[in-house]
Amino acid sequence: MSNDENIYRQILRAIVEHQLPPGARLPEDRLSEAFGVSRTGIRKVLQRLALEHFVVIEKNKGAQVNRPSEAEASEILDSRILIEPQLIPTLLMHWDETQSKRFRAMAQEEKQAESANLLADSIQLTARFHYELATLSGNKVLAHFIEQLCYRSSLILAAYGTRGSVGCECGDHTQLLDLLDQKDADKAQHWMSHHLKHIKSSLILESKPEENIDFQRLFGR
Amino acid sequence: MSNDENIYRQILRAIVEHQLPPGARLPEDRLSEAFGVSRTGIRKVLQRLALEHFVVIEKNKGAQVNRPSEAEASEILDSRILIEPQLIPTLLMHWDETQSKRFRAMAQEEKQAESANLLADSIQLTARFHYELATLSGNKVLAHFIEQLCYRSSLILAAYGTRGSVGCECGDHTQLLDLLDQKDADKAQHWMSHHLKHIKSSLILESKPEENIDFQRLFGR
DNA sequence: TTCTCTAAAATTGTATACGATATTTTCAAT
DNA sequence: ATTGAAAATATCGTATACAATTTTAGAGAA
Repeated sequence: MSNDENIYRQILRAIVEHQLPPGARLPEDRLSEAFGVSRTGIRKVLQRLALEHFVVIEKNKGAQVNRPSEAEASEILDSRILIEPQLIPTLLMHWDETQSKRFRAMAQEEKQAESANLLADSIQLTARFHYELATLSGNKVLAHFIEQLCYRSSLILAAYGTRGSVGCECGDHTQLLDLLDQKDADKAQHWMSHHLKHIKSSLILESKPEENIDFQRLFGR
Repeated sequence: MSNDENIYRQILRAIVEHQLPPGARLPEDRLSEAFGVSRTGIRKVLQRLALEHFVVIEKNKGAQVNRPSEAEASEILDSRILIEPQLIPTLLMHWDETQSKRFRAMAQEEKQAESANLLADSIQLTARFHYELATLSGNKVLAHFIEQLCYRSSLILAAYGTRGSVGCECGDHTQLLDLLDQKDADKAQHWMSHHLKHIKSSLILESKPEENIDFQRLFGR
């Protein structure tokens, strides 16, 4: 793996795992020092992260971890609700015992990470479950998009998630695996849709009063 | 608009309009000379174009216009077939006479460009019709994804399109607008699905024998 | 203390330098 | 004429330099 790619993944991981919270600044000097490369390489990955909406770069002010707006959060979840259930029929064509075992192992890990309160692992595994499922559909273009949406969802949880609700409380992913084993496309689709809607509704999408205070409207004549 | 963004759009436009055909090399020196900026700025936009799959960057060999594989072409069209019809119900909620007129004007322009054999305009307008429609759904995240897929579709047409089939022969986009005016979601969805499938089936997805010849398999023991 | 203004430090944006790698050209030998 | 090797050229990857801008720190006045 190229060095750039390596740096990219490390920073992305830190953001997705909430080590770098929304709003955190990412000065190029410190990063270049930390990774032992010049600012050139750092700028390259920051620009990539900005394109992917994990950071925001403001001219002359550098990069900071993106704080997704409520609209963005809503749209990301809506996108997943629209696409992920639709992938299930195609995915089922590739579903066999090998896959079933693989995903059950993942779900198991997830459960353990959650009960051990390993937040970082829990976040990673939850996202991974979804996008590996998407990958199984065989459409790499869509799977990559879903992967991005899953990671952005992790960022959303950092901003709007209720404490401890990294995953979903409505049972767990093994329920979906049962339906897939039964090759019940309809029920599996319905479950996925419900699952994502549940996550969306669990977000606290309330205006954070601290930012974007419109003093003009508040106090202006 | 920032200067980088400007350069980005100009190069993207040249690629999408088939001014720069798949495989064309993009030497940083020439571009920096042409745009009057240093290689730094050029590299920035080339890296962005690479992330968006419009160009491919090979280590120490620079960038060239991407030649989408058959698999990639197929997946992009499949993604559009999956998503775009699904956007229609949401889109219809925002459909009114203003929009109808706007899109009819666009369809008209399209027809004119096509009959005048203005390939570049024709390509742009066809793509724009689709992603502006997606934008109307209100979901910017999805609309942006569709926009990218539309542009990549233009690149696909450059590689696999039958001569003169930039658009779709099955009538034209005004048919869809009629259905939208009637608020007939079902028929509009069906039309969109058919439209995209037609485009996909019109591609000549045959192995190009010139490249990737496996001499080992051919002649090796 | 609290505010404002100014100087210092930090940080970013862009160009350039230079070693490393790839490509092309040249030219001799078969 | 074709092949192959070697030099010359072109191109890329990375670090660095420097001007422009922002942020921070500090001194003085109310």
